[in-house]
Amino acid sequence: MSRSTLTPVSYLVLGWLADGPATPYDLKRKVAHSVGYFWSFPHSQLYAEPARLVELGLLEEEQEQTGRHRRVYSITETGRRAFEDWLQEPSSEMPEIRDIGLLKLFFGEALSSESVVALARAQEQAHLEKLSTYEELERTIPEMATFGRAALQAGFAFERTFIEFWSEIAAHPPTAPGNERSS
Amino acid sequence: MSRSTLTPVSYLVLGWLADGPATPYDLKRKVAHSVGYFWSFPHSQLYAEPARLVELGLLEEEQEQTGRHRRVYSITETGRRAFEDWLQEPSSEMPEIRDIGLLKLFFGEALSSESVVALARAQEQAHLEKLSTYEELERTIPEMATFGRAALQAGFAFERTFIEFWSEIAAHPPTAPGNERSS
DNA sequence: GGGTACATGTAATCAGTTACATGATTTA
DNA sequence: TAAATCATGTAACTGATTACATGTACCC
Repeated sequence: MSRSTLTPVSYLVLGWLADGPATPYDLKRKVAHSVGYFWSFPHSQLYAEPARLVELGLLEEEQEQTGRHRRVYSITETGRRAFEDWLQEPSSEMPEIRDIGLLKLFFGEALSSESVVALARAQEQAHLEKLSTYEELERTIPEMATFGRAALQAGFAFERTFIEFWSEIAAHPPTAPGNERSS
Repeated sequence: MSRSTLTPVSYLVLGWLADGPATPYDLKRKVAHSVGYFWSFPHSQLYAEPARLVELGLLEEEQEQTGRHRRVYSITETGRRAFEDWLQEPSSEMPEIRDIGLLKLFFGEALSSESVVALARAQEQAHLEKLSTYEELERTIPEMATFGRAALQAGFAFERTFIEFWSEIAAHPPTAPGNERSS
């Protein structure tokens, strides 16, 4: 029964195709300016995944007869139901943090205060930039769908939280016992 | 040159072994009560990964001669240097959010307000529970290392942010145009 | 008409997960 | 001593990434 497991990317593809047929490249563009910001993956997956979904009967594939002979995918009724069932079910699955910076901080016992501060500043900076990206997004895509906008708010909150966290670390770096500088 | 890429899990293993030799099972236990909370993976990886690191010369493997003949891994000088180099470099890599709940919210156009609220409540609940876990952790492991404690603060901040986000969504669910209830 | 950027795709590899499986210890 | 639980490990699979590769359109 291994063929029956749909991953988040499966639903992501189904979700976009629920709005109408598209080629992998269409999907790539749509994703790039939306969910791609908080759930990214290489475009090759947008070629592989629809193929899998066709085998499961959730999508239909059609070759363009003209020009580039691109593959156009559309959702089947089965696919639409699978998507809606998934969407409907209030999931309790939790995201994991999986943050390289935090991992380094966790092992920071061995680091000098300066290094910890450098790490914190680098992270703060990166989060600031991501926050700018989100703000830019909000400004430049005024027609963004209501729900896209809602998800974007989570992005704001997320980045702001980490900016504050790292800024606090930079201001007061934790000190390993035996590693203190004479203050 | 594919064998030369170290993943976060590689560094995680190196980081623990930098403190002294351990078996995969030791690692499993250590991880379970620390980084595992924000970066989890099945224990099988803690058998596979050290083997890979041995091939790279970053670890050494020794079989116990007595009892269970378990494999004991210790870090080599090369390994220690690789770990410290990684640790030292202030990384700007950013975590991704990759949140199933947000993904559903993003596609929520098609949902009724009730369903959106149900989703938000489920997510809020899950984050509340995770927050409790963290608080419990802090209470029950008073000897936690300074840096573990610091990373834990990020966990608190993260959970609180999402609790607030979802609670806000539950209170004021976004409404798709054409989907409003007559209020 | 040559370069450059965008568009479109495939093949190979691998990290990570799932599933299975058995050995040792404790407890009832 | 049976059962349950903890400890320890392996094999197979596959989703996801990396790397490669070529086509088309536009611009100078």
